[in-house]
Amino acid sequence: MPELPEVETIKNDLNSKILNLKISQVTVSLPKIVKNDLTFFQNILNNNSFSNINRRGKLIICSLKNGNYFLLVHLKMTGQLIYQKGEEIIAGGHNEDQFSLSFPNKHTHLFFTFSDQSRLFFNDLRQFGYLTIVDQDQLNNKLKLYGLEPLSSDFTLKNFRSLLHNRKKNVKAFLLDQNLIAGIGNIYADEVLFASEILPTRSIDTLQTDEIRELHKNIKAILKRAVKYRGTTFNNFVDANGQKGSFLEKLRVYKKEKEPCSKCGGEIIKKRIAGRGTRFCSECQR
DNA sequence: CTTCTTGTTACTGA
DNA sequence: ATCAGTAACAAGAA
Repeated sequence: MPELPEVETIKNDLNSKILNLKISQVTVSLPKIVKNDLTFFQNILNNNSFSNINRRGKLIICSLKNGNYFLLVHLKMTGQLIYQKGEEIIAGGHNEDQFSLSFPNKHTHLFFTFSDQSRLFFNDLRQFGYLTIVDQDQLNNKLKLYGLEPLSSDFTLKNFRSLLHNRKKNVKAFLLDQNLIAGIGNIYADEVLFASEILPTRSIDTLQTDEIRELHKNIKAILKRAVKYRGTTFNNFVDANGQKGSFLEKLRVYKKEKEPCSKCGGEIIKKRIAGRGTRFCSECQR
């Protein structure tokens, strides 16, 4: 499940590898993942190149060099963007089970071929991800829907406090709401709440001043640390430098149900909260 | 066979 | 307006 740290890692890798490469071909084998008219999509991309790649929440935004257009890529739950140059594989997605060193494979729905013969593959087992080309206005409208960016300078304690003001939803649902705070998914929501010793069912309006401070601090710290470890979901993935995404080893509650809590030894509980499988320690989270 | 998995949107009803 | 709950999307694991 690519969340902010995983998408950030992919974005950084792609920025260092594919900028200004000329796109010589776009091969689409599953048209429904392209949310444009396919002819338009191909016409814009052919002979174009990516001038920059950015991220907002979990959305990847590729600026195109020719024409004022942007390629948006959302990986949803099982999407991957994998760049391959010769035998060298540079940027990956998650889910080792669909990961094979041979591309395209049965989950490859689209790929770009660049003029140096390197290729960028979009793979997606569940086919929920998408690619779409938008103009500046459409991009602006899309970006309006995203809330505070946790690793940006806007994510101050003051701004975080005003975001919480007059809200009543439970804190788990709050963390998952992309319109309020962008980029947190199920894994990091549970990890942040565990680190903050706050129960996921707590209503926002019951949070104490020190709990809000703790929440703010841990959102930043955990996401930052996960980016440093190249995310959680690349466990079998090895990049060009032989590095692994290894935040998986750092998880304290996600997928740890029935195991003892690493802080207090109590049992990690799993319950359905805000429509998601939610793990927490009923002893140290209050 | 059933149930669970999760990002996002859409929809219902309170 | 705000919030909770659920279905839908799809494929695979258990």
